[in-house]
Amino acid sequence: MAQITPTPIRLQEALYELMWHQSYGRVTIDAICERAGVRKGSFYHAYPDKATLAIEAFEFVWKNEAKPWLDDAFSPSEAPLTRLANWLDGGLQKTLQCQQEHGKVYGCPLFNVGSELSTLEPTVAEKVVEILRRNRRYITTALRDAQAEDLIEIDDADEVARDVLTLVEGALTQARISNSTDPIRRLPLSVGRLIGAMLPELSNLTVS
Amino acid sequence: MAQITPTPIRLQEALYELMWHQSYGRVTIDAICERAGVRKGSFYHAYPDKATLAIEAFEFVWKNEAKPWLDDAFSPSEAPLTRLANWLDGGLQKTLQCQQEHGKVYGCPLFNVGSELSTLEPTVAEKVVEILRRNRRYITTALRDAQAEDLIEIDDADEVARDVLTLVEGALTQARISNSTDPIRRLPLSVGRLIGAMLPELSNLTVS
DNA sequence: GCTTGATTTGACTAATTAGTCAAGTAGCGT
DNA sequence: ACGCTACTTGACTAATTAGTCAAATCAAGC
Repeated sequence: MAQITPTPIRLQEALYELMWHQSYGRVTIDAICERAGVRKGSFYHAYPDKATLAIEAFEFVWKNEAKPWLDDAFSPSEAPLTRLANWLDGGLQKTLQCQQEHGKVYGCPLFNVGSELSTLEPTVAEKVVEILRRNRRYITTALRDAQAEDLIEIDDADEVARDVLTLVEGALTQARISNSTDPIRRLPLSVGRLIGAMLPELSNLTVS
Repeated sequence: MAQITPTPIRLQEALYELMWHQSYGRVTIDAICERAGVRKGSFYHAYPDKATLAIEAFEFVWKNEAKPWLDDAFSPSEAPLTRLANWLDGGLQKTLQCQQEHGKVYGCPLFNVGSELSTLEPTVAEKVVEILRRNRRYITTALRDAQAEDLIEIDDADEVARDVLTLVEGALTQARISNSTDPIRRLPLSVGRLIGAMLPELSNLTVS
């Protein structure tokens, strides 16, 4: 059987998807293996436990999905506030697509799993904190630029970036809990209110 | 053995505390029973399953803790923005006390458990949504009053109230994940920024 | 083709867990 | 004191689950 993807990667993808759609605690080693198409012995050959796998899974998804996406959405080639609008709209589009596919709004795995595990698996929680911090940097940079271009009036860009991220993550969690995209749809207005500026409308040239 | 508190209540309190401090999924029926000082047979006599107990537990805590506290913090006898400041400060105080006692910041059980269970136990998630809605009403009312007294300038008080609650819940979750009170400490400023007004400082007449 | 090391497999154990149930006990009205 | 009901108990089963391991298989260099 020629496995195209190496076992560790398959396990990472399996756990990531499962814990995002369900919860970290609910996912058994057996379930991970089944989804990855791998026997349990292989799991324990690759990883000592679920937490270690989870940490690598988060890092893997960051590198291969989140970062490229954020690099694009927050590209300095765009106006600062447009970057924020890009980001929020991209998140909404991903959510809508996921909803159409699975009939469910899943929110942000970082926040879901992070809050579930903060008291139980500190190492995983720490990784979540780290990746959230990486996310914040994009926002901070955009806000600094907006500030420099007199598009917004704020004291400390990084502090406001924290608030923006908190609001967005909070909305994603609300969306998950209520299984509705409404909290996400409202984000451009809400974030605009928070930073004291209207985010630009995006011209809907959705090249598919 | 004269049980002062009836068994169902003991079970509710046990599950509430355990799932708040750990997670819903991690808490076993045995653990609930042990904490409640009750045998497993009694559990199943009182409740058909953990989810049903969780729903009653949330309702119990709402009625006996959350509601009285909110009624006080949001008392119309205070100025609208003072109510918000009361609420945020009260939350911080509770968190600090809890931190001192347990060495851990636990955030808001509604959000934690809600996001954990939205895909797994819809009935529990629905109860969470319901109680979050009750919370929002307090904010909406305060914002309407603030609007009427020209303290803030907003379009739709209920919409902004959503944002405020989202921001606060997001901050509580951040606090839990990072095991830090910082996100909560910053809330008065952040909420102020969101509604476009400075929240009043509270005179620290901490009675008791 | 052979050897060596890495990986995979499936069958295994031990522990945990949800849920059941008949027998016992406490409380309450009469 | 009696009997009825509601509750409690502890011992039980069946199922799930994490984790182990020797044997089998694969892959790569020589």
